[in-house]
Amino acid sequence: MSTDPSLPGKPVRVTSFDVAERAGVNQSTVSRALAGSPQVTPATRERVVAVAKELGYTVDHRASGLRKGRTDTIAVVILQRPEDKTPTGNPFYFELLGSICEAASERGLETLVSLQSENGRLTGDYVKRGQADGTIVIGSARNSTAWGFFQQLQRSESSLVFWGSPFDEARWIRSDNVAGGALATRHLIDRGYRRIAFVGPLETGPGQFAERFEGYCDALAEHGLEPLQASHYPDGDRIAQGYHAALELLDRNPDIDAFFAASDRLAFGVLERVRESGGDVPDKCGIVGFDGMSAGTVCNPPLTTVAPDLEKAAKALLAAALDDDKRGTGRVPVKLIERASVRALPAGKSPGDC
Amino acid sequence: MSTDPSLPGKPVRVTSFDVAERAGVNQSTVSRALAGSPQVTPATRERVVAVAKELGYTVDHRASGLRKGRTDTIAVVILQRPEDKTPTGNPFYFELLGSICEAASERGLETLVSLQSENGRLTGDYVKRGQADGTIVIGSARNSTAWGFFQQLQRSESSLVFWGSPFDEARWIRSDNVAGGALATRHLIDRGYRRIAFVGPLETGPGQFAERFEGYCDALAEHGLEPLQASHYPDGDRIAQGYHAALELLDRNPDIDAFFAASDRLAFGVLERVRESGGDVPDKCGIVGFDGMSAGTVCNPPLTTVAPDLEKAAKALLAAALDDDKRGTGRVPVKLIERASVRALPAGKSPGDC
DNA sequence: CTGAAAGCGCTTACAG
DNA sequence: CTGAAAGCGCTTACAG
Repeated sequence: MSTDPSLPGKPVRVTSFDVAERAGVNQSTVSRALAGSPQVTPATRERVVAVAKELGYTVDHRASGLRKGRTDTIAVVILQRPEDKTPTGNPFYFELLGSICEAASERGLETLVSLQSENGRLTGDYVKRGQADGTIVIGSARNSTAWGFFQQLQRSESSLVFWGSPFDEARWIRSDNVAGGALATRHLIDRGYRRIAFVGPLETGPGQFAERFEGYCDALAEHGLEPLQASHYPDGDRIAQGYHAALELLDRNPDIDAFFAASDRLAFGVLERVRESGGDVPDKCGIVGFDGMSAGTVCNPPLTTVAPDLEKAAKALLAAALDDDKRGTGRVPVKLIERASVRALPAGKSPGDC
Repeated sequence: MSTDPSLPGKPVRVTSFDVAERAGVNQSTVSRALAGSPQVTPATRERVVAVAKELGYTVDHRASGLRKGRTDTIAVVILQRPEDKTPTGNPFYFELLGSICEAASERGLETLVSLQSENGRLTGDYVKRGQADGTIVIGSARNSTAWGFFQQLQRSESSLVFWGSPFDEARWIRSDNVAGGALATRHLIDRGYRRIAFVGPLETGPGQFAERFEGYCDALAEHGLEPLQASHYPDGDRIAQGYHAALELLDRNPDIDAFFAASDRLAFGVLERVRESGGDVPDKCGIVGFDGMSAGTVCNPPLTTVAPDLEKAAKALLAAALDDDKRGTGRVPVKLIERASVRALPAGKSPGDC
């Protein structure tokens, strides 16, 4: 009984009935007062609030959610490669997650997080299960089974939104990848680099890397320059892939003087290889990454990179997931973060004149 | 009515009653069958399961939780400094969060994540609100207001566990910091470094840094060496603090040949300063960090560091939060991750003989 | 403005 | 082994 809180064992739950009794009002009045309903007298509200505080009462989220038909929480599933152990998974997604939590909190929502990798254990029906009002799916483009699963699920489960999905149906939010690729490439061209290679496996088909590559090609074409790519990427993580791509590219094209890597982690691998082969970054060789990862501040030299606006990304994802946004697809603007892996603008030049 | 799913507007929720009707059994039988109760015939169970699948039925988590008096979710609050914007917050906590999510998932629990920094908006009563069965608090030791809040809250709200709390009351899990500090320091001594400085502000009083410092002093004492610390740390992030500490220390003690930094981010700052002043890492100057952050693999040279076992940390935190573990406090073992910021063992030497 | 009552969708004694 | 019923703790029409 909630009338004897001194009972040993499990703590007794204080309910709105307890508050009602103590405040001398009906339970429904307690509910209204605490919900801030305008149809309750300030005087009663104050009394109820005081008693609630005294008793340490808080509305039970399950009960109110059940009754209201809402959950006031957003689910975020982060896809990982089965072979990635968590701490080594891509930190970029945790940075995005952070922004989502913040945006959710600002809208008065809680955030439920699910890390998923194993194919037998994929789930996305948080809405149906009454655990969330919408679901955001982000994460590694490399877990194609998982993406297939969610592509399928998306047909029956609405209020599912994707960040960087490798398919165009469904609702999604993405970086403005084409603009970002062009931005990075023009930045290199402006600084006098001419033989600029692209690093990023494209065989996954349409996707973010392909879009970044497109922007890269566009910018090169503007200046009559030729694209240049690696022919092969090993398995393994992005850093290893970047390393090997740079190895191969430099081997076959010793005249390369810059790299645009489709992600920061690829860029870290490129940087490692360039340094190893005695290349001088940024003077003889420029490098630009993509993602704006905070780890880019600690490498040597710090990595110049293209970063999506995570705050806007988070807001757009929430809006799409909660069905505010009818269209449900959108591009997030990117900006260039200048660090030190690209040399300064030649004296007397301004961006754009080459 | 759930009898007309073709109605436009909000999607109709399929309930256990719908399944029951279709399967020709009572609603309670549906519940039992889906819960895997042994007291339901295999034949009925199969029928129920089939119908549930056909109708796309899933148990409503709010309703079952309300009835069962559980939530099957764990809340994780991540404390940040008010001045830290999310993406720059300490990535270590996201790595720990990842491990917690994984451990939770293995126990069949969902994970609710809350990023908190502003003093007016601190909350930790997820259990009381029926949103979680336990709460784990991790995050920046520097938000002292927040820690004060939770120290207070912990007295009324049980099932609150802390990672690295700056106070000893309450339940907590921590790295074995003293052992870790000694481990790092002995590693440097074994490799021939003799003038080893400690980097890490201690003025926050008892806490993880102080424990690491203790281990550092222990190891030095074993070899008759003198401790050495910076006298002052600026405001700003850990990287800046590490940078300025190294600056001051090197200025006043040009003979320093190694640094043990109480966190990886401090170490990044130290590394930056040493490099800038022309120091040769690792040959003339060794550096060891603490945390095992993945960013340590991309700095140059990659950072040797002491890492807590995150998997064990996550499991211990869960156990303590869910009240399995009566004691509620514990130390997580640490290990040394050798990378390249410390030189190799002198020829003919083995660890321990100096 | 407040109260009495129904009902959100389950689980679990209680019967049989 | 299955069914009928109560009840978890709320919110919200419905009366007054």
